[in-house]
Amino acid sequence: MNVSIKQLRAFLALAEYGSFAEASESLHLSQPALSAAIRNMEQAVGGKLFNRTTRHLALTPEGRQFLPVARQLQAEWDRAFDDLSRRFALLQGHLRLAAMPSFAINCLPPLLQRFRQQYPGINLVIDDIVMELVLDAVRDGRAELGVTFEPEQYDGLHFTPLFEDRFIAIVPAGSPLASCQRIHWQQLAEQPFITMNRGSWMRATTDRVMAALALHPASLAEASQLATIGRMVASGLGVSIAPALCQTSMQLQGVQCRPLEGPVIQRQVGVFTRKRHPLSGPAEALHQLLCRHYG
Amino acid sequence: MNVSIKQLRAFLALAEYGSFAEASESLHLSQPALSAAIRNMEQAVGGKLFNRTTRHLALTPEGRQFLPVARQLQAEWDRAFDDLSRRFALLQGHLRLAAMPSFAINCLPPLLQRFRQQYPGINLVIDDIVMELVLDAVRDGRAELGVTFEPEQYDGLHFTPLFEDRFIAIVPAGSPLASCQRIHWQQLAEQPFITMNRGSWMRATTDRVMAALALHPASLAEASQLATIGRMVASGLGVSIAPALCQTSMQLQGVQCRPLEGPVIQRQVGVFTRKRHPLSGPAEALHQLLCRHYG
DNA sequence: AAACATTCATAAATTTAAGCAATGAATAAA
DNA sequence: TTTATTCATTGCTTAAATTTATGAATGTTT
Repeated sequence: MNVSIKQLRAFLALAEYGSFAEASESLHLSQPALSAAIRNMEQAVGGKLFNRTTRHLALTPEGRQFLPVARQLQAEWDRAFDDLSRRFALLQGHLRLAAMPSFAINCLPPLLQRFRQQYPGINLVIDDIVMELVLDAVRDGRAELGVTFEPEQYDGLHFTPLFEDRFIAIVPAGSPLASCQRIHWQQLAEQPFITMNRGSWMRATTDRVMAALALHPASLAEASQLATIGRMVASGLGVSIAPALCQTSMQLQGVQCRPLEGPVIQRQVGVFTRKRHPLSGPAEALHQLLCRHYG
Repeated sequence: MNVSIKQLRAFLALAEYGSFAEASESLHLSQPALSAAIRNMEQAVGGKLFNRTTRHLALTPEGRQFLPVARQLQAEWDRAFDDLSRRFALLQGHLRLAAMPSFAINCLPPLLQRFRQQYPGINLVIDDIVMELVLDAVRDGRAELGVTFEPEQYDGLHFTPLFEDRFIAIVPAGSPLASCQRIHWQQLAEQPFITMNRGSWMRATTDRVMAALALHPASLAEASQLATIGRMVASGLGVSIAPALCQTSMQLQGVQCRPLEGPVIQRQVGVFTRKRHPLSGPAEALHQLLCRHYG
């Protein structure tokens, strides 16, 4: 018979503890099982490894000489399989990512495609929720990563900037503003305006800028999703603003996008992680993918 | 579950042959058994090692990366246990033997030659030291076996008698005693006498016998080695006594040996081993060789 | 010395797993 | 489509590992 890894571990435990009882306990084995393991191992190698009476237990000269070799074997064995398991752990598992819808819609798909290619076994869950909820989700550990605008404050979170986003103006194709290369806030305020619902950071920002410029746009409608606002603008109801990263999806909806100036409002978009909570393998991988893509 | 050495071998065979059928044959296993082994190993490490359809079999990237590691593990494993088995097979290893010089010179050479023939790989170390040191060496474990006279006491040691030795008289060729068939202590004491140095067991015994017979030999010289005494006697300086087992080497030195009587002093010569310390393989072998040779 | 306590070995029974033969499912080639 | 090949699955058998209970040996204590 051949020696097994179990028997090697049995040998090492027995050599370490110097007692069948203690060693077997450390191996989560009964004492007779350890007895048998050692007996079989000795038979396999063709000689005694321990001198044992009921009162004394000691390595034989051969056993003593083999001990460091056995230690080495076990260490290398464990090392090798730990590495292998770790590698696989990176390739599977699951990953929760929270992102603001605009990013989820406009930026995530191609990134996730690349991620999938690299790590096909990972079960990805995307929460596309508003900025405030993104931060909550990361803070509570419901999501390992969160992508959104950089807020005024984010206690307990770590922020890695990805790129700078700025507001753009979105107007219907037939609007008089559609002929402008660039649009100013003042011009926007003269048109029927469609805003985000109260409570959102975009709404707060819009209100603040308008107030600073002493503008009072005729608020025509409110919506909570940019896609809805996009549809409204496309159908000629009014004008609005959106993050630049929505440009592509807005244009697909048939909306005209123009740079928005006077003032230019810009904001960092980045990844949030929880402080003092190291990322899982997959999360680490996606985090790196994000940073490299925009870095 | 943990990965076993069998599974590692299965992995290696499958990677080498690229076919379950061939690999399983090389492992003396049925194809389903190999299938199960690989399946279980993959489950244990947490991911696929082979991509397999019924038509194609190939290592996954992880499997490919693990392959050299696995080879290394197997090689070291086999190497370690081959070494251990070889040692037990008495093909290698080492053995320390302590013996009193008279025995080492006169009896050991032919025995060791036979031992060498049987176990050519064993590294033999012979300590030829005086009786007291022989016992110490065995007691301390510096030598596994010790051959010497049986002393009055030997705590902690086990004694196996080999043969009975007796003192003989050694006289120069030109001595008047050389014509005697047998020599008595009284006759010896009338000649210039060469003794062992004080502190040795032989000197103590000589003194004791002489005193008991009320003899007072003219002590001409002392020496600590029998070979030296032999040379002195051979050159005609005086007479002395020696253990019978030195007869051959004494005669080679040109000394006349005669039985020594009145009284005959005899003593067991035997092998000492440490109590409660079973012998290593080689030591056991030599011990048996000694017992059989003289038994 | 005798009784005791401790520790390893052994025995019998049980649970676990390893293994095989037969069969099924998938796929490239004819 | 058919066929041949190859790996996976199933059901069953056998071997191995493990456990509980018990026995034997040997220092220690009284």
